[in-house]
Amino acid sequence: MAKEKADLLQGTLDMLILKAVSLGPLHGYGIIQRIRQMSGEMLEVEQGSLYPALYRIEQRGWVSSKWDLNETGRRAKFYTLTNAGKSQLEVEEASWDRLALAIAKVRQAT
Amino acid sequence: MAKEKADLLQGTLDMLILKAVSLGPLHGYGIIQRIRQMSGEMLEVEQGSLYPALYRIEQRGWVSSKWDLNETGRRAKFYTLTNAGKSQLEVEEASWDRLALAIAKVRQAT
DNA sequence: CTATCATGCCTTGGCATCCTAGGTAACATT
DNA sequence: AATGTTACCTAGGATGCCAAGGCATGATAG
Repeated sequence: MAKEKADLLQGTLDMLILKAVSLGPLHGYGIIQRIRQMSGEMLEVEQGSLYPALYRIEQRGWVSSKWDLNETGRRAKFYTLTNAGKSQLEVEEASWDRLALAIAKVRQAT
Repeated sequence: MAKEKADLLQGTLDMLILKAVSLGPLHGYGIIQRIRQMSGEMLEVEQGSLYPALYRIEQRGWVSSKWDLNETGRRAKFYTLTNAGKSQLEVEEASWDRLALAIAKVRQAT
C-alpha cells in the first residue's frame, strides 16, 4: 500500500473542494474520492478535515447544499458551487499561482 | 507601493528560511530581506512570523546561531544551516514538489 | 540637537485550519 | 452474523502564522 503521507498545506483545502464541486454537484464523501482521483491518488483528504471545511465554505456562501438521493438511492447531502464560489475559486487559483511562482523564484536563487 | 498581500501558506515558511540561510549565514532581519529579494519582492515575511520560526528551527537542529557583528559593526545573531538543516531543506523541497504536482493535476481535471 | 527612520532583537495573544480519534447509521457482501 | 463501505458528524488538540506591540542602537534630516 505504502501510502505517501501528504499533509495538505493550510489554505489549499478550500481550493481543492471548490474545484471538485465545480465539476458538478457532489456529496461530501464523493468530494474526497474526486479529489483523490483528480490528483492521481496523491491527495487524501481526511473526513475530519472535510466536513468542517464544507460547513465553513457553505457559511461563506461559496457552495449551497441540498439533501438528495445518490444513484444507489441513499440519502446524501449534495453541494453545488455558487456564483460566489466560482469567483472564489478563481481568486484562490490566482493566489496559488502567485505563491507557486514566488516559491519557484526562491528555489532558483543562488 | 500597492503591496500585494500574500499571506504564506502554513508550512512554507520553514523551507524559505532554510533556503535563505543555505546561501550563507545570515541574521534574522537579513533573512527577511533575502527572502524578499529572492522572491522578486513577492514574499514579505513578518517579523512576528520569522522569529518564532527561527527559534523553532534552531530547536530542531536545522540551524545554529551565533552572536556576531555585521559589516556595519552592529550586534546581530547569525544563523547557519546545519547538515540536518540541509537534509531538511531537501525533504521540504521534495514535499513541495509533490504537492505542487498534485495541485497541478487537480487544476487540469475536467 | 532632536525627531524620525532603518536596523535589529523579541514576546504575547489570538485566530484559522488541519488532523486524530472517535461516534452514528444504512446497506452490501461475505 | 460479521465485516466493509458509504455517508454523515463532532470534540479536542496541535500547529503555525500574524497583528501588535516593546526595546535598543545608529544614521539622517531638519
